[in-house]
This record gives sequence, structure tokens and C-alpha cells, in this order.
Amino acid sequence: MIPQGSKNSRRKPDSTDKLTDGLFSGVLAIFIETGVSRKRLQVWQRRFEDLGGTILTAAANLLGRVDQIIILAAHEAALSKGINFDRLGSCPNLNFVQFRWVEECLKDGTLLSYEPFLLSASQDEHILSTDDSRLDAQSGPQSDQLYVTPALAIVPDGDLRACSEVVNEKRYDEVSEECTIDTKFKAICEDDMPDYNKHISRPLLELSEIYSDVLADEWRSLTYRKVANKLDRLPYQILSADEVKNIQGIGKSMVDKIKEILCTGQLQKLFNLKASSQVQIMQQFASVWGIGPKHALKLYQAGHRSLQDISEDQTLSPMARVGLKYHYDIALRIPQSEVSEAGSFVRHVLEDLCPGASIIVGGSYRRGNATCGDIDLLITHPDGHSHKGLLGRLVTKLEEAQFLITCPNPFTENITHKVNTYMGICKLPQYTHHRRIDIKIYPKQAYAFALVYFTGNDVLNRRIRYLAKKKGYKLSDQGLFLRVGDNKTGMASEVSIPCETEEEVFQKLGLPYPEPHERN
DNA sequence: AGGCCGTACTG
DNA sequence: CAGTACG
DNA sequence: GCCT
Repeated sequence: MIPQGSKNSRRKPDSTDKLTDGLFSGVLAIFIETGVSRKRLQVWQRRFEDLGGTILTAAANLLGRVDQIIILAAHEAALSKGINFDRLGSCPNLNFVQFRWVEECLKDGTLLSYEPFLLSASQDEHILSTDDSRLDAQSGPQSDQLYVTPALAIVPDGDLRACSEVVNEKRYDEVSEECTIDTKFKAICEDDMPDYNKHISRPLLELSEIYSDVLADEWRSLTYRKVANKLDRLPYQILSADEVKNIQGIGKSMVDKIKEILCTGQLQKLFNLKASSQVQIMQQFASVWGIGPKHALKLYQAGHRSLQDISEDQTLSPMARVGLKYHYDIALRIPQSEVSEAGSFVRHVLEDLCPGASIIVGGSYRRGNATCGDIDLLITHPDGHSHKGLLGRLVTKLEEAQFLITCPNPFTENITHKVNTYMGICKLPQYTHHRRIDIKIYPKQAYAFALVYFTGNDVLNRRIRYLAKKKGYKLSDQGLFLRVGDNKTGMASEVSIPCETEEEVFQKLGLPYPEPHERN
């Protein structure tokens, strides 16, 4: 009596196997961010890329491109706001398509015709507009605006309905109807949650950084950071320390510090530390990639007082030299769109080099953050062997393309083409800043574990690894291993418990599966 | 009192 | 080995 | 720093 394709077959063929080349492989798309909530946009973008699609940004140079490119937007009005038609006019293979097309493709499991979803752009006056404003200049700030613009607390019907559809589409596990709505409301609330407690979490986070950079106390640093994060996600403003004293992870001295902030508006301890010139200088030294608290102290004791000073120090590691050279750029946050574009850039090069290889942008990008500290790329090959020796060749190609920066120092040659890790600097031709980039390549059987690791965040990784240990396992980016001896000897089985997907990894640990955006 | 993640790389 | 880095 |  149950028709085929009913809710009993809730597991779509593609929904769990991200290695299988996706629905959207080879499809190039520009997502117009106007007129759609950030959350929905991210869900679509992630699904689209997970299934092999390539996302271009509106700022991408489309002139002379022969590829078929689709432009996805919420509605026609969004088209005119979100895109500069002067730039696109000369690109012949354009289709303007509703976001709904992506949803329907996902539901259907096949690539549908654009036809029913086409947006008419040709009627729009903007096409013929002679306005010569440069899109480069306006699209960056524009996409930033999207994130700082507070959305409505009460969501219009249409928005909520569409959100629910996305959730429905994603429910390859059982999700009841009311739960769906509930979850969606929650997600929306999170999206628009004000910074109720920043005035408290901020000093704690500063303390965390000083403990880590200057005082070399990893554990206090971690504790402060965890508490700061926890306060940031409280859905109410803390008015009294009583509201905080029962929170897991907040002990006596933390309560005292929160009290002090509530009473006096600041932390004396932090104030004193920040007043110390040694602390200031050491913190600046340690802000350089490749310089930690130990070396920062050494440099200070050697009499150095500025970055200028240490740049002449012969004891600097090659990594620190690179860190110093790009110190300014590295400190900048990277817009989501640029991270995405960097991923697409590498994806194209990789496709040429090693057809069938899969590449995913991990890190805070995959967790859906609006800006990222660096670019994390995760590569594998579904055939189980083509990944071998791939990194070296890829890095060479990317250096030839002048995407990866080949440094004159011994740094790149030394640290660089190791078996599975590249850590370095990159720059997209059309952008101005240099960015930190990490590329990792894993064999197929480690991919799910690597994806969990590379998605993070760091605190989540530590938590689930700790949990795994307590349950008699060892979890790493390479696998999940049964402990053989006791947990102290560190002995673990050679062979990992196989997992094909992230879902399986969490399931094996007895944890509910968190969506990437829930791993912050 | 003692743990708080597990790994890769450098020198 | 210690130090730094990655999530 | 917090937790057991």
C-alpha cells in the first residue's frame, strides 16, 4: 500500500555519500545573497558544493568565460540588486534561476531543467543600464552588509515556510513535523541573537589570549575560552552572578570574575596585564604565525621590542619569517565568499590534475561562519589510491598558477610538501590580500574522520576525542581505534572502525549528529 | 592530585 | 625532545 | 581555569 518514494524511503541515494560525485558536479553558479536569509543561503550553498557544484562569487570575472553559468536568486527583484549586469552582459551562457531549482533538484535527486524556474532578467532595466559602477567595489561590502544587517525577529510566512522545506529536504533521519518547525524557529533565533553578554565574555576571552600567548598556560586559556563561548550563546543577559553559578564549566573563581565585571565593569587582573608593556609586546610577537609563547619570551629577553626588531633576528624559524612577511594580511578575516572562491579555484586545478578527486572547504567556512581566519581544503579520491602523491603535484600546479605563494625562504620547501599536509599562503588573482591556507589529503577510508576533524571546531574535536577515550577508543583524523591496553599506555588497535560518513562517526560514539553549523 | 586531543612538522 | 601548529 |  505504500507507494514507492514514500516517506519510508527517506534516505536519498546521495544524501549520505559525499564521495559519490554529486548531482551538481560541473555546475557553476552564482548565489545572489539579496532577499534570502543567511541561514537558508548557507544550507543551499553547502548542499550545492557537497554535491559537486561550484560556487562563484558575483565579483568573479566572467568576461570571456565559456562555461555555462547559472545565477541563483530568490526572485527577480533580488537579481537587479545583487548583480551588476554590465559585467555579465557579455557572457553568453547565463541562466537566471530561482533558488527553488536547487531545492527541487535535491528532492528529486536529479538535475532538473531550469525551464520552470527561470527568472526573466531581460525585461529588467538594469541590463541596459549604463551605470559604470564597478562590481568589485560594491559586492564585497554588500555581502558583508548581509551579515550585519539584523534580520526581522518575526519571520515572514514565506521565509518560514521555505525554511521548513529545507529542513524537510534534509531529513534523511526521522524528524517529526513539530520538531522540524521547532528546530527552524530555534535556528532563526540563533541567527538573530543579540550579543547579550559580550561585555562579560570579551574580557574573559582577552584573558584567555594572554594566558595562551604570554603566560603559556594552555589550560587556563582553554577554560576562559570555553566560558566566554558559553556566555555568548546564552539567550539572555546576565544580570547577576547567580544566573551563572550553576552553569557547567563555571567554578568559583570564574563566578568571582563575572561578579567583578558586573560590579565594576572590568577585570582588575586583566587591566593590570594589559598595562604591562612586556605583555603587550610579547602578545604582538606571539601574534605572528610560527611564534608561540616560548619564543615570544626569548625574543623579548633578547631585547626585541617590535616586529621590526625581530624581523632581523636570525633565530626566527622559516615559518615565522613567512608569518612576519604576511603578518598584516594574515590577521584579517576572510569573507565567506572569498573562501568559497579559493575552494573553487583549487577545485578546477584539481579536476585537471586528478579527475574524480573530491575537495571540500572545511574549517569555519563549513561551519557556516560569515568570515574565516584561514582557508581549509580537504581532498580525497573515491577510488582509494589516486590520492597518493597528489599533494605534491597539486601544490606545484597551484604555485605555477601563482595561487600558492612560493616563498624565497627555505620554508616552503621544508615544511611544505609533506605526505598529506600543506600549510602556507595563497592569493587569488582578483583579490588583494594574502591568506593562510591549509590543504590536507586523505585516503578514502579516513575521509569521514578527516572531515569531522577538519570541520571542527577545535573544542568539539577535543570533546569528542576525550569522550572516545573514556569509552575505550582513540579518535583522530585518521580513524576510530579500539584501545588495546589501558588508556595510559596509549596502545590502540591498528585498524580503524570503518566509517563512510560523518553521521557514522558520531553514531559510533553514541552522539547525535550535529550539522556543521552546530559545531561552533 | 592529576587530567584536560591527537597528530604533523621543525630543529 | 620541546615548540608550534591544525581542527 | 574546571572537574573528578
